[in-house]
Amino acid sequence: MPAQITVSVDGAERPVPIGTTAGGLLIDELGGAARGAGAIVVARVDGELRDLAHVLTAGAVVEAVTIDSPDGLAVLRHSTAHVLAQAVQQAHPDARLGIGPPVRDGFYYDFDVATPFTPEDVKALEKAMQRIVNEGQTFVRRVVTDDQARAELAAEPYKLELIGLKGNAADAAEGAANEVGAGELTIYDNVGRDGQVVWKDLCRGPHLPTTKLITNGFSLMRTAAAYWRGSEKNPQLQRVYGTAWPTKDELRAYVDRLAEAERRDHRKLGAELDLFSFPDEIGSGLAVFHPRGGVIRKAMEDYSRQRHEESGYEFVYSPHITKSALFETSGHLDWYAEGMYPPMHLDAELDADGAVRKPGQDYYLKPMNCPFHCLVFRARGRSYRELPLRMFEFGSVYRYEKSGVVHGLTRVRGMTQDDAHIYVAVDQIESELALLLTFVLDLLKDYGLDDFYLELSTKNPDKYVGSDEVWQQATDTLRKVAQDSGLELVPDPGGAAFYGPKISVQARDAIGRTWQMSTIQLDFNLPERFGLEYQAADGTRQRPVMIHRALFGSVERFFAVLLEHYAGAFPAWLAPVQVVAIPVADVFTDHLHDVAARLRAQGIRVEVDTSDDRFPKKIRNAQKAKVPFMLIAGEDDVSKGAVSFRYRDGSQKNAVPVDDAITEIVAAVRTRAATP
RNA sequence: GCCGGCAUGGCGCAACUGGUAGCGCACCCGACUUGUAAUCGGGCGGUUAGGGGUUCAAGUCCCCUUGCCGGCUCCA
Repeated sequence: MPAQITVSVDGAERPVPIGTTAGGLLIDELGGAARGAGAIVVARVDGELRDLAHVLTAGAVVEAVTIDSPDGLAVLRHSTAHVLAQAVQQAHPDARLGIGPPVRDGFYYDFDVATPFTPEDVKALEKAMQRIVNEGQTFVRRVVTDDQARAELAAEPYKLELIGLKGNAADAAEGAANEVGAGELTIYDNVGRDGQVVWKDLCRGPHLPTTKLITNGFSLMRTAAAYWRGSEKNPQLQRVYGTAWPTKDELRAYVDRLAEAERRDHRKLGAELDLFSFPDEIGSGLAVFHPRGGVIRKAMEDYSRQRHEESGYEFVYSPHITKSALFETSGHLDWYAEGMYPPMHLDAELDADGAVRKPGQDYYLKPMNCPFHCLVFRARGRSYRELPLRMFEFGSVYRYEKSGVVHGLTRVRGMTQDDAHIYVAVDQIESELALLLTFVLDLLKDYGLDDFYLELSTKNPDKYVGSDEVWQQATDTLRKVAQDSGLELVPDPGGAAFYGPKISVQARDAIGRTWQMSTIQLDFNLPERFGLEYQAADGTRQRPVMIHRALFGSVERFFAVLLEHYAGAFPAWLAPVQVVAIPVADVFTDHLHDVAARLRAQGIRVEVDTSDDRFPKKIRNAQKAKVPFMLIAGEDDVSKGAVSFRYRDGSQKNAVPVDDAITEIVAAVRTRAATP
């Protein structure tokens, strides 16, 4: 009888023979699934993820990890990345390996190859991967010494570099921790059915027991270049992105989700619904809003102004350009110059010999509004009685974003921030922040976003200004305010800008994507640089703290987020055309003109479709334009002084008295109802 | 900024290995008027992003510029 040890599964102690593996226990003994939806792919042993082949030691606490759990999916994707790498090296023996970690919804693997992969290459790689999967290769872990690893991987320069970085893998590159952990080095061998090692990779693991578990739920998605270890100073490798799921059905569902995101793409909807465009003549990242987009934007801005007014903000205005002196004072030219449009040099005068008689001035387009607001603060002496002093501006700013990052309305070179700067005394920070966070969340909810979490960015100990005490107090205050909101709070240690900590509000949209929306940022630096002061109750001069706060981020970006969130079907209060009135035949148009006039008198945006199109075509047009209300009138309606609704979802309500119809529409707009 | 791909009338697309631009929608004109997602007919519209080159001949091949797309880096 073999010697026994005791291990613990699901909180229960259990004797097992020495040499029992995690898989032997969980699958063979306890009958866990080896295949299919709930397949056990690895085990968590004493809190660490281990291969199923891991041999248990006495006292081990063992837990099954199934393929459909977050950890299980990551293992599946990581193993699939290995299969990809094997396929690449089969087809391109000179390809050198970078790193290949799992990422959200999938994985990637970086390769150094002479020529980038073509779409045909990718197709061929997918086929080759399927062959490897079907072959049922096993993943076998093997501990090696540094020297052994160097010998075996002599042909893999990137892997050798990672071996040298062992223990600092987290610093080495995003994902590199998958190759080398802090402890011992391991190599994973892929073993074919004949027992021969067909491929191997330096890897920390764990992995699936066999490639069979990958089934056919994977797909290669795209290729792109990526810098080795994420630095633009390093060579570029070819990155292949893929996705992997426990089943083909889940893969299909994922592909459908991507298609849904594509249908909602604000760049596509913006063109289809005639909202905005980016004429080449203007330049990259510079948008024009068309009338329909303009109406939406105006409705967004009007409501924002109204709410700011109600909440004690004062409205200021500042110019788009300024002499360089302002940005010298603010420090922007020291640490942000490369993000700014280059200066216009004006007013220089030369004498007849070409020598400078008058030196001239550099003018810059503004990348930020805050320095201007500081000048407003400084325009006269300030009293503690004025604080908190809340300045608001829809301020247009220009930033020279790198050409490769410009993206639709979400990353532009010219944008309008709904920017506010609030000047407070130190002892007002907490109450003002609490007020502010409530204000921000309430307003976002009014626009239809209601699923939030917060991120708290705290001091980077290597780079900051201001005293430790004020940082500590401000950070504690931000944290307290965030916690009091009851929302999930995600820490972002070291993520703060040098001049102060911040909270950012992340919002999830209708299909679960998260967007960074508002930021609330404390600033100890600018008040200092501008020498801002107020006179306190005791007669002393004190320095205010400044709070930066953009709620939409930028109007353009928020517009894009809402457009995608609603898939173009804006709630009635934001819809560019709120009502389209459609006569069944020409003789009924007068009736609809009367109704339209009454709606218009209530501020409703209404059109009567008097075009030559036939009735069903008019319905189709209004439907495609995502108009919330269609009002239809035929003989039945006119004779009763009524009108019929067709809503955006296709439902109908017939023969509604005109007064009732008007009341319903006006109410939906006034209350900013989410539907229709 | 870097790597790769792309660029044909307002939009979506077509034009074999280079042989001299075509379709649908939209738009304009006309006819028709029919109760819930496409009535019929006619017409306008492109020096194929811009510039340069190869060739007897370039939308198709080469170079540069601009813009777009996907990543990388960046997002104070």
